[in-house]
Amino acid sequence: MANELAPGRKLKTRDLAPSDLADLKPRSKIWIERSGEVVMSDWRMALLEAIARTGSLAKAAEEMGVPYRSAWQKIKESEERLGMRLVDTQCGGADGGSSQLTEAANDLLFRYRQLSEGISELVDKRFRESFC
Amino acid sequence: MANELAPGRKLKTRDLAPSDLADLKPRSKIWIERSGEVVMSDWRMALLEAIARTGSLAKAAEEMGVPYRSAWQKIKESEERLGMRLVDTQCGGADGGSSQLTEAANDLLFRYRQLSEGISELVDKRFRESFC
DNA sequence: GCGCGTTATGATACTTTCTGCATATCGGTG
DNA sequence: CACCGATATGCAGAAAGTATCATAACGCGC
Repeated sequence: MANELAPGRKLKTRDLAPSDLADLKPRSKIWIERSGEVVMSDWRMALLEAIARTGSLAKAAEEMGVPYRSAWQKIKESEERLGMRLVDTQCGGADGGSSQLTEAANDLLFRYRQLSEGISELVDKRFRESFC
Repeated sequence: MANELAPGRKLKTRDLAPSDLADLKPRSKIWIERSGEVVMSDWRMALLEAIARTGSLAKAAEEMGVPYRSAWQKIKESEERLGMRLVDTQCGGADGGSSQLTEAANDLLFRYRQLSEGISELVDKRFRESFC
């Protein structure tokens, strides 16, 4: 159980169990910044997609498992940082309101999907080559 | 300057300036986890390399621009999570003490470099293809 | 016009992480 | 043995990011 060290030196902290590098997992993340601030990421993409799918920011937030407040804030952040509208919102009305993506948002999503596609898989492959 | 919206609907917030998607920058990050906790990353790699280069955790921390406390903590974290020694430390002595990487750390660094090499460049390339 | 569901937004609390400071220990050297 | 410089570690406070709560506005239908 104890790790062997150079003779004559004793451990200051408890010995650590030797590991076979098992169950290590590679992780990767990409995003897009403007002036050092995030404007698009996998999470934000998922949120935008949920908005497109449900037609509602409130429903999208619930789908994503985050408070409406947070979802709204993230959208506003991206919009301000990009200097463009991503969501076209309708406040009030029969159903209370609705949200849909702007053309700019759809364009951005399309480009971002191209950018991010397969990156995670590549890292996984690299990991298998280097660590297995 | 103002974004055009569907006629008859007025903006709730100030109009946003249209953007040409200029000066967007792709960013990427990879790391390795065990049980959902970080054990290696670019930052940790740089720290380990600084330790190897300087032979001292204190000097490495200064080189990295972080307090000794933080550097030490990160090393301990990785060691505990991995279940192996990464740094072989000498406390006291003529020069006050020293630190050097274990074989396990060198092995891990070697593998991690292989894993991470060129990922950032690939993302840059992808970005140019998708956004330019 | 009242209710309902949604967008919009401020204020506050909470969580997690990082930083700063303080203190102890270690072990050669003068 | 006292000193020095480095490791080792606790703890309180700062800072950043997120969640919670509360409230207002909106606009259609009954």
